Amino acid sequence: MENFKRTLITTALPYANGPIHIGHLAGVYVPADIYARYLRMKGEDVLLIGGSDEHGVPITLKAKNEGVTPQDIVDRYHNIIKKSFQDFGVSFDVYSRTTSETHYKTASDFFKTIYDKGGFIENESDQFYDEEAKQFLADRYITGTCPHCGNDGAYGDQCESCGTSLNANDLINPISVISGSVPTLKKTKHWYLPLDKHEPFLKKWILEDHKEWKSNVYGQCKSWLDQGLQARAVSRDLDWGVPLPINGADGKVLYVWFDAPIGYISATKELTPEWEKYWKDPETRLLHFIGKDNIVFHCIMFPAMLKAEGSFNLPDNVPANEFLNLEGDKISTSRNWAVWLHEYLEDFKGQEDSLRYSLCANAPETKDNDFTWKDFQSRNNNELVAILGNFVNRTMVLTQNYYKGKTPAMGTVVEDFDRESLAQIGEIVKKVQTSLDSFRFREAVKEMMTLARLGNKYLADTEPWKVIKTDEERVKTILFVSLQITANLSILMEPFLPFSALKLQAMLNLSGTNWDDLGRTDLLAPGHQINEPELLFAKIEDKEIQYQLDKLQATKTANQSAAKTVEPAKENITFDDFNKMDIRIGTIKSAEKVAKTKKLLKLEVDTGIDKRTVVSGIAEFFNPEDIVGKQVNILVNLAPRTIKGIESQGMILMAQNANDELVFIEPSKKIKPGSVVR
RNA sequence: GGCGAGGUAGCUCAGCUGGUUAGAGCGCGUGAUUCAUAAUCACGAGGUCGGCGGUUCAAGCCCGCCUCUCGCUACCA
Repeated sequence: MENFKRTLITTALPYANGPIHIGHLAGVYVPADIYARYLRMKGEDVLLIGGSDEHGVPITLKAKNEGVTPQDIVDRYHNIIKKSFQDFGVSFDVYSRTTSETHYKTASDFFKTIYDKGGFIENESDQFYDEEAKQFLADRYITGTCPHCGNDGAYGDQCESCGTSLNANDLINPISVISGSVPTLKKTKHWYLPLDKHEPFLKKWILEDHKEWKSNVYGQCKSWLDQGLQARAVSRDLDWGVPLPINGADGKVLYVWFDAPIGYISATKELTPEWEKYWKDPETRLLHFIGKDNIVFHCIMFPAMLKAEGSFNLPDNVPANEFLNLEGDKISTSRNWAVWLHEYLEDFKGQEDSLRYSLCANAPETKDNDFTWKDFQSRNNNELVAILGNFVNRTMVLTQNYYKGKTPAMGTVVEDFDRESLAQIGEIVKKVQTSLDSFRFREAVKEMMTLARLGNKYLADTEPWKVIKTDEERVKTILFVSLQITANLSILMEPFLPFSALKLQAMLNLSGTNWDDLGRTDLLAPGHQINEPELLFAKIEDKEIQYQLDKLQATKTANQSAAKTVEPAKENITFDDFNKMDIRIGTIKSAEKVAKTKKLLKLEVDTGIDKRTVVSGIAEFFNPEDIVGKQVNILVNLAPRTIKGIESQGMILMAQNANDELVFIEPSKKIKPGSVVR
């Protein structure tokens, strides 16, 4: 590793439209906190930066739905998030937010600097505009009929019924969410960051100079760079965000992807007047802890921004994690499929470390992982309680029983096994360090546990409870060694299990230790008085786990019944409207998959009128050979459209259920092709 | 379809630039033990390293094809 004088650690800014869940923790905050604590214990100069990301359209929408201001929304979640992080022991040096004054100033200045250097390009385009509300409409602010599934409540960026992502221009009968009026297209000007111009630099910087990055990170970057970068808009028409600090940009704010990472800088500024030292001195090491959804922003876009600005360091590493699933399903804020941190802290009071341990030991470092309550329970009961807590307790209790809590002096008889056991402490410490230095937290925490295992084995092999009957001197040595292992453990576990480490240190009457003390075999001097033992970890009972599982099951049931709700009926139409559609019974004569697509089948259909080609997006549900001969409903007078180079003449009518599964609508008995459906 | 990341014991994962009988933790079985929150310690069973082919004296590791999972992306009239 290069020699850096200090380290600046940033953690992905959680979006302030919901609380923190275990996915955030396992992917970002637990590893970042462990790393920060580790460096601090080594006496290094390190800052751990966090904050809430509070701009962007989803927040304005949520505010609108609830009839409150965006500021109300972000205040609510910022406070929940901040408190839960604090209670969970994430040791932020600062936890700020992107609605702070400092941030507005920092972000505008940042934009202005690049602007003045000519680092942006300007471009005009057509966007939907609400004449009544006199504002441009973000995609999320437009609803209409989904061109795919016909759902009336589709949003301009995505149809929540069929899940397709859309462009606002695709919507049929677009309507403004704000006023209910029909929006018009209007020209608007925006500024773009020409990522393509930074591409050569990024290619060299990542693909050649940072081959040591994690394979998932490196691969993702390579994928993006190989596809070629395009200019990306840094501004948008919205009244929630950091206003563009230039003339002629009224009603325009910084796009949230642009302002959010600058939040790291703003937060540092709020923390210390020496912030520039942490951001601009090349002897500072910059690290971004993020989840995999953020790789492109932190490896491509933010570095391009920093480079365009010109005076900042670029990240030295971006240890991104994959995703954590929950009981086999994707975690989802909107579907309430999550273990919320603030709820966990309520349900498992005083057991912060149990969750920290479980999430770290099962962190999604190389691939997506699954969190199950059963695994959580078994890690707590079989590892924290049975191995770590138990060893500590055994040592403490024996010391109390035999010596009233006074550390014995090492006896005169010292065996090789004692020396070997003590020597192994240092070996284990080294391994933990190596793992932490390379961001392998799962490996590190596992190695930390081997120190407790070593302790248990030492006791089992030396059997002081037997020896006490025959050789009291020998027992002094045994407990001396056990106590030194315990003391080392209390230091080694601190980055991972800070609450329990403090508790143990208090029990041992040990304070003022740091990482360099690890490996010492005289941490507790002979005669040193230790306190009455308490249990370090509590067992988690089956009923507590069952309670959590029931809670999740309730969510699942609620989601399913929500999915069952039927789409509301569309507006009335006249018989003439209906009559315009010419629906016939046709027979599929042949079917084949359209090359290079996942969903498309090319069908030859005998409509009775003629034989024609129809392209249909049903390949995920039917094999071509299985549907030949099937009678189908076909809309024959739909204007032809070319898809993937094939002219599609008509549309096969399908029924779609809430799971998006498609089924044919067949006549109940064979009928002549060309028969009219009405 | 393209790109990226994965597919190693029941579960969660290690396996460095290819080199002798493929490892760990949990779970399971047997034994030992009682200081300890029935915790601990030892031993053991269990793997065609996703599949097929190839390169090599030698492949979990390299190459080709296929397959499954996750993500990004194109396609859905």
